[in-house]
This record gives sequence, C-alpha cells and structure tokens, in this order.
Amino acid sequence: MRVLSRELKEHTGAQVAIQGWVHKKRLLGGLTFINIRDRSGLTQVVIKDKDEVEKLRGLQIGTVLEVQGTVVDEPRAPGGVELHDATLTVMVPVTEEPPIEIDKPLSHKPDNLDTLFDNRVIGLRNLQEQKIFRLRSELTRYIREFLYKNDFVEINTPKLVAGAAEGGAEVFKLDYFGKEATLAQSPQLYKQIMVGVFERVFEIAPAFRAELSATTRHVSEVTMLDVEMGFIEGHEDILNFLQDMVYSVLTRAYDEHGDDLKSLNAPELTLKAQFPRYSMAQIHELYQKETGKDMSQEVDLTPDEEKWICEYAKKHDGCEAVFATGLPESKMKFYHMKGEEGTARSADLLFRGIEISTVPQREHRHETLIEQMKKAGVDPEDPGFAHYVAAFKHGLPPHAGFGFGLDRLVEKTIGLGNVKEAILFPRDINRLAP
RNA sequence: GGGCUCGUAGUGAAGCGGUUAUCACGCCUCCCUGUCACGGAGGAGAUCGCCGGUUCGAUCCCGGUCGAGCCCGCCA
Repeated sequence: MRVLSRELKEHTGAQVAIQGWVHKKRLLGGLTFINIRDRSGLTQVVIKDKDEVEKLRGLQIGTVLEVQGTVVDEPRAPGGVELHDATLTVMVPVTEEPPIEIDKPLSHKPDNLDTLFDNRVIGLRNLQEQKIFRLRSELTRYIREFLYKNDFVEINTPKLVAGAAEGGAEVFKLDYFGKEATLAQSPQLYKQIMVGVFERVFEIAPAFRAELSATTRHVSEVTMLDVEMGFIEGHEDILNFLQDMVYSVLTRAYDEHGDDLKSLNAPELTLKAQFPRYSMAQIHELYQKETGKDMSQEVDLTPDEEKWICEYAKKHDGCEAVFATGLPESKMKFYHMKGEEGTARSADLLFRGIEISTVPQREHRHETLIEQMKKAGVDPEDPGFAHYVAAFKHGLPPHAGFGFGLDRLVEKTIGLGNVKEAILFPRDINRLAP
C-alpha cells in the first residue's frame, strides 16, 4: 500500500512504501539523503547501503521510484520523520538531464520568463512554482463556493460563435465548415440570456482576445469569471455583491494559506469589507492634485492612475481594492445602461494597481436596447444577435453582472509581476506552445 | 500598431576593439555518516542569436534580420 509523504508521521515504526519522483540527492559518502516528491510533499529517505545508492547511478532528478523502508522519528529530518533501511525500485528511469533545476527558486525576472515558460513542464515541479497554481485552484474554489452559496447556477456557453459578440475588441477568426466563425471574446450575450432562465448564473471559462497587446497584464487566452444576476434593485446591488465576493475570497485565502502566501512574498492584505468608491472624475482630480498631471481629457483611467488610486485608497481608506465609478458614456457598450450626466452605469474594480473587473448594469428594456444597438451600428436582426434580442422580447428582469479576470486576481493576490506567471501555459502574441 | 531596452555553455550571470571568453548552479569522475541551496578535489561543456559592414584584428563599434522583455494604446 502506498503511503503519502504527509501521512508518514502516522506510521512511525512501520514498514511502508512510498512512490514519487527523485527531487534531490545528497551523497555524503557513507550516507545518502534522497528527497522523494509526491503530490503531498517531500519525504526524506536515508540510505546507508551502497548497493541501493548504486541503483540511482546514471539516473537523473525526475526518476520515478518506489521506496520501501521503516518510518523513523527524527528531529533532524525535515518534517520530523524519515525513511530508513530503504529498498529502491525504479518505476520509470530518467536519464535525460533536466533543462532547469527544480530544487532552487526559479527566476521570475522579466528577462527570464521566456525560459520559465519554455520549460514549464519541468519548472512546475518546483514546489514554490506549484504553490502559485495550488493557490489558483483554491481561489477558484472559494469563488465557486461563494456563488453556489448565493444560489448561482454554473453554466457553459459556446466559445465558437458567429461574428463578434460585442464588437470592439479584436477577435480570432476561423473557418467553420466554410463559414466564418470567431472565438468568443466574452460570454456576455449568453449569460444575459440565461438570466431569463436561472436568474443567477456564472461561468469560469477562457475568453479569446486577438489584440496586439504586449504588456505584463495581457494574454490572448484569458480565464474569465462571468457573473450575471437578475432582479437587482439598482447598480449598487452588483457592486456590493462583487465587493462581498472579493472580500470573502481574499480574506479566506489569507486565512487558510497565509504561510504559502508569505513564502511567495505576497504582500500583506489591506482590505475593508466596504471598498472605497471614487468616480472617474474624482480620480482624475485627485491624481492631478498629487502629480500635477492632467488626465481629465482621458476617457478612461491611465495605467498609472490605476496604480496611483490603489495606493491612495490603501493609505487613505485602508483598502487596496477600490471601485472607479461613473465610466463615461463614450465607453459604453450597447448592452450597458445609461447613467446620469454622460456616464454609464458601470464601474471598474481595481486591486493592487490593476483593473480586475468591469461591473455594469445592463439595459433590460427591449425598446431601449434596440435603440442602443442601432446607434452602435449593430443589427438586431443579425443571426448573431436575433436570439439575444428574443430573450428580451420574452422578458428579462433588471439585471447586472461582471467580467472578472481570474488570472489577474491570482497574479495580484500573490504579488507576481506578470499575469502570465499566474497561467500554466500562457498564450500571447508570440507564444502558442507549450 | 507606436516607442524604449536586451540576445555570452543546459540554467543564471560577468566581461572586453587583441583574454586560453570569467563566475555560480547543474552534469561526469573521485573523497566525505546528518545533509536539507551539504562540503572538498578534478573534468567535460560556448561556432558570444544570425547575416553583412568598419577595422590589421569584432563577442565588443555600425547596419540589417530573427528572437525576447518593458511601456503606451486597448482591455480583464
């Protein structure tokens, strides 16, 4: 029976078998230490028998082994237990030398990210590197649990779609049995339709963006959390809901994985249950007062302003998540609801210097929607949009939702410098493999 | 799409108009009984991204090219 590394201390004195990968060897002459890695961590194996050590001659890190031995309490061993009198059985011999070392910190310097991603398969065997993706898995689980608790249904919508769903962002075009199709850049229209069925829906899925962006915060395949909820009383409802979700998820991550976050050099969490809210105009004004730079002519916040307002909110409000409200009408999409004085009922959620979510209220009134579509140059009769419009014709309640960048959340929670570091196999302008 | 920067063993770095191209880790051989980024001795491993130019001589200077990174625009 196979025993896992983390279960070893429950078997003190017993003869057990462990299975895993050779993670590190230390040969001290008459004494050899081997670290075996399995899904639960590392086990230290102590070998004195020269013949056993010889079995590893010519074999590299990564060799898959079964080790039988006696579990011994040993304060000098990491974790307090180790395996003695070991017998090794090679399950999968590895003779190829690994291209990078996995028992030392991997370089995340911008210049070295290319090497990091080229060797991703091996690099992820590094325990620190794994932590990023174990945390990502946990953050995703927290989000799901929060949404389930709030009566949401998880849905899956098509990623092969006819034409651009929203217009605006660049899409990937492809041949679909002789017709032109695109990769969905957002589940926007589908999730709205589904409000007419379940009231509350969410999806966690890739969205594809063909923009020629080469920055630390863009990839061409992004994992989006899309949430949509019906029967809201006003825009506030969705802002509060997102705020509660983010607060719950982040505080839980720091509660349950504080040690991992610390070991990854994640910043301390500075968060309030109520996120501060500033209008775009206010942010431009505050920013100008502080830096002297006038950005009031910008339709949106500049990346520098996004960083600045997060720092400001952290100092001033004790919260590093902040809403930028009152997005200008010129940035409004046809499915957004108009706000007061040339604004859209929409906000951005910024966290640690970056936009992680856009949170608009939708236009649910059929007539108004048709008007806004026509104004935006979108044909409501178009096969790509007719079904969408039909959902409104047959009754959609007031609703709102948000698109939420999961990759960016992971990046910023851990304090990474590039969104790609939070993605197993990132896709950007130049990278399509691995 | 625009701007700026960078390409040196498997990996990470240093370097300089003339060097045997330097160091660390890894790899190979040997020594080492408590290591945990073990330690010690030795060894192999680099057409200095590619093409062209300047020069007596280019890894170094110039141009092009390919590759990469960062910023802007746009977004999540």
